Amino acid sequence: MFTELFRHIEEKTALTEADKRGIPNFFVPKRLRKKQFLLQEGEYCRSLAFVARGLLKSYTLDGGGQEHISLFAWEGWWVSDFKSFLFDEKAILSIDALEQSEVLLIDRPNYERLLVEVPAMERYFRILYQNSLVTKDRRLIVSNTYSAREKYVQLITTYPQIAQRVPQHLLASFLGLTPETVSRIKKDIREEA
Amino acid sequence: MFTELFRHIEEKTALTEADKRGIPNFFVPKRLRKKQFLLQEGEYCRSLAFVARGLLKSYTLDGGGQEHISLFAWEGWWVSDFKSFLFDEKAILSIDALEQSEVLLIDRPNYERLLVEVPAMERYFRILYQNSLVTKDRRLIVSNTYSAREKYVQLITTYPQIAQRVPQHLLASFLGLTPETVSRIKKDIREEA
DNA sequence: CCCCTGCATTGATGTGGATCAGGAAGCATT
DNA sequence: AATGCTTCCTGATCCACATCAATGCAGGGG
Repeated sequence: MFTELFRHIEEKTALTEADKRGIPNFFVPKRLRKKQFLLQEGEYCRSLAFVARGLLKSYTLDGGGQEHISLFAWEGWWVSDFKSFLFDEKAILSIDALEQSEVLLIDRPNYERLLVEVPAMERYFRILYQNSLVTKDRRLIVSNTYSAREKYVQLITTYPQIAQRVPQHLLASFLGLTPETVSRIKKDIREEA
Repeated sequence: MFTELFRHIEEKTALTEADKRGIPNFFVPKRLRKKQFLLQEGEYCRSLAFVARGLLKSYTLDGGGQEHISLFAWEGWWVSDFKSFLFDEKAILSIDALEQSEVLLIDRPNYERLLVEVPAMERYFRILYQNSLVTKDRRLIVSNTYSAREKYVQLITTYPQIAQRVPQHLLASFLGLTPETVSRIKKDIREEA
């Protein structure tokens, strides 16, 4: 279960053998079956989750109970309600599994200890967050300058695999569009070719 | 010039006197007058900028030459085209000063050296980025679930000072709305009271 | 003092994408 | 084979916000 995590860390910074022996002690593995919740809106988010296998979605519910997906997390991604985790607030996000999944959980005390006791992890998270900021910045720009069609095209060219793993109406939700709109966009593209 | 930076760092993590003597050597101060560019689209972004005094805006230009503001940066904020800075790509953002400003610049080699030589700074940036992610996440949710009016209200309640410092059509751009729409929203709110 | 440029306001009109409604195909459960 | 659930498609209508256009006003430079 930790090989995926180590691979992910070592893409960013070096780990000693001692690091590798120590790190697993900070985490708790967990299996999730399809549709099982990792977090529900209103709870307190007690841990960060690293996805070792599978696929989860993270989303808010609006007034009418409609899902608005903010993230798909598959192998190599972290998920949580970050604000709830860091500041002990109630979560506004729900997270559940789209496929049977395996995650590694780290709670707040272990997270803080890990950062202090293993400097490589402080560095890893700095780089991880740094890169995440780059992609969030891009997503924000896309979200308020692109048309519905441009958003859709941008998504499937950036993550070509995603359409195979995620049903279309969930892609629509992620893009802030309705399923009808995405269906029509696909049709238009089809008919042009 | 560095007192603002130290204040900002020490909100997040402790600095020794040795740290404080060392840190200024990694930065170059720069003054900007109103409308002066810190970065133009198409250039390579060579440094991160910490705003010690003043106010800058960071924006993209769309096909029709229209500005889409992605960030206002005032005292205590960092600005850059992060993707360009980190990955040596051409910048898609332009950054210029809305008020006469003073910034502290750190280039890539100094940034990397600083992170390694001053562990407190590795920690500072990890926490800075961690917090930025929380606010970007929130902005993304707002951006594709809120109505124009909700976006406006959310902005001025979160940053009440902003309407005093930033002209209204730039707020509109930041929110992804037209100036006309913002004007009408203000009118509606006025008339309700 | 006047003209120019930039900003805010207001009204009229247009439109991208939402909403509402219906239906068909695939798949799992019984 | 029947039942229901999920996913996707298509058409008709609607609406929030953009676009287009005109006006007023403030500040700044000659």
